[in-house]
Amino acid sequence: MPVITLPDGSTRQFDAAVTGATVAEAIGPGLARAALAMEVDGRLMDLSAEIGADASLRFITRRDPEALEMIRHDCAHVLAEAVQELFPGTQVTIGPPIEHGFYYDFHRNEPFTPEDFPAIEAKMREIIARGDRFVRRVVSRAEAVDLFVRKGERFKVELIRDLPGDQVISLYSQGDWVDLCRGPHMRTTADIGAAFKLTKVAGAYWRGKPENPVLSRIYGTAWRDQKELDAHLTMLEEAEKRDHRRLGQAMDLFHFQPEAPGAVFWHPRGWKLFSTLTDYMRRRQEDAGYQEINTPDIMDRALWEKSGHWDKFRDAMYLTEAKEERVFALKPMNCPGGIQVFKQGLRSYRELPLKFGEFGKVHRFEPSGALHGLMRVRGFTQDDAHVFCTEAQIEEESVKVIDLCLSIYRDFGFEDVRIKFSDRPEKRVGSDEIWDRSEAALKGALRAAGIHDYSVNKGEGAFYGPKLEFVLRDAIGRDWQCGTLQVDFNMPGALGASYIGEDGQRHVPVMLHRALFGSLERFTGILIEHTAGRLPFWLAPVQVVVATIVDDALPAARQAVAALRRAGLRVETDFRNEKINRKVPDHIEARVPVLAILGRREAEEGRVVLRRLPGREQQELPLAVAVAQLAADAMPPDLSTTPVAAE
RNA sequence: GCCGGCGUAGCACAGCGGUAGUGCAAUCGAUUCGUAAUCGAUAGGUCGCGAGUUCGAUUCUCGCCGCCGGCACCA
Repeated sequence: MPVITLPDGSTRQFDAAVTGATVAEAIGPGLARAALAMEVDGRLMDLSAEIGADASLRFITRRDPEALEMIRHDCAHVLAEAVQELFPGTQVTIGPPIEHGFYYDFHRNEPFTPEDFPAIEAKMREIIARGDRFVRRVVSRAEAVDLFVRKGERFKVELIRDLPGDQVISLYSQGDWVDLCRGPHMRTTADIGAAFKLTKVAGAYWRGKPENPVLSRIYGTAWRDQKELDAHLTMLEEAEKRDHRRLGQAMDLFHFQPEAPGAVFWHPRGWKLFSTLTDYMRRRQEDAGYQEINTPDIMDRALWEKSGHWDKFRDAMYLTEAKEERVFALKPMNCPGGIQVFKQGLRSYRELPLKFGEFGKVHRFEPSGALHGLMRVRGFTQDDAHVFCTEAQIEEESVKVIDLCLSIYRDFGFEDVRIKFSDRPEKRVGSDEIWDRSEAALKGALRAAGIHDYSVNKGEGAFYGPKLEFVLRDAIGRDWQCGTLQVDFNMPGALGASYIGEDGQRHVPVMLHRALFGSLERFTGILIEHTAGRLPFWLAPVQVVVATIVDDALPAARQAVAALRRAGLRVETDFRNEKINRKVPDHIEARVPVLAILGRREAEEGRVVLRRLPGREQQELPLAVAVAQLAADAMPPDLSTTPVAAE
């Protein structure tokens, strides 16, 4: 006699076990039409599942977030059926829903290409139009293995064999097509609708392991309706427009070339942006009690052996060659250098915590396939720092780092920051006892900083200690890892660092490694994409372009340029023999934030027209007023009394 | 590193077994024109690099390099 409790608190009683579909019908024909699946006591299930005992029940309709995931999952099944119909001999593997869509990995000698998409999509529409019911069947392990062995689906057989012993094994069929699947699914393929699109193909390793066979993955996107699909496609276009590689070229910030893969050639404007960022960071760190140092780029192999890098990091290290016996390596990290500075002279506990900052340029031999514009390079500059302290100071110093980091991100308009905690990796130095203490200390710091909402990445720590990672979410919802904070009980001792404690004895300091922007290169790329190239005024490489309407205004325009430059603004000119109608769009395109325009009238009156691009509004002001206003706007957020919010 | 795609003028792209074209930019000239692209002329390419096939290769084949999308790896 199941009693079903609905979300509004009402109940329905049934004489015998009932399916969700029956319950929906009992409630009303509208719901019966709209219900796609159900949640029974918090578990998502097929509508056709039977409820035999008292339960609370919620129906899933197209509007619920769960429906979107099911549309995508069902769509993956339909994709697989379509592919197997069109390309006999193709083996299926897995096809999960993912953010914005789904994929399915196939095994086939000949990989798929986007040219195959129209035929596959047409077949998918056909299957959806058929509206086959999704039918669930629970089978024994032997039965499942037998079925897929007969079908020649060796990947599915492997999956079944690896399922835990107590796992219920279910098959889902739509028409004649069967897949191993946990479910749940919607009622029929017709519930998927028409708002889907295959987007790309890619190779992917079976089960993500490079030693396994390469599968051909087809990605698709699927939505509730055409409007949502269109919005998503528009978002993709928007992301493409913001691509920092494209904007970097358009804005003349930097370039790459084949002789130096993964290494940036910074142009004057890009370097101005870069150095504006480092200037800002220098001020913030000085305020926070850091002292800046600089250490060698190339050091003897022996040092890297002692630090542990030679053992744990050599694959990513560049070695040098010279007419000398000794082997030198380009630094992949700044920490060993920082420790050498700490080691000079006898340190006292009274000096701790000692904070050394270094804008160190490190080189890492990244896999070629990982390179991606400024986001992933082989040579990059870290806003690195090493805090030498006692074990008792770890928590307080870590809290300071976290606070500084979040405060800095706010200055750039990043309010949405996630934190990840990564614990001991397999490849590591130091005893388990030391790792226990390091991890506990870092967790304590999180607690002390009032941060309870963080995710844990198992085994992702640095080889010398656990780490926190700070992840920014940009204007169009993408996540970027930037800052990091690592607690290190190992390296200072390995490199012989010590201080004299209160007791007159030598002690090994603990070291906090931290970077806030992380990689300056990457952070610059993130800023470009976050702002779509319209950088906040204080960061814009070219802040003002002075443009003339007629040549008669040239002398006044030159005076305006001089006055703006005297006020510390980055100014360029557009004295071309072009109409103002032409100059305006050119500078909008170049992402110049302010256009200062002088015609004959302004020249005569000592005034200037400011136009903040890409807007259409103009203000006409006396030159001195305009200069003062712009100079105030150009103040970096840490120096400005009224903080300038980033876009 | 792996799978697939791509590489033609400064940029965006077209083209094709008979040694290259369009638009924008550039240069020169005319125009001095008040807020989203003035007109005309000129110049610009060892078609990524190297081999091979061919009477002939930018075009076909192979190798290498780089880039793009994923995978794997990561700041």
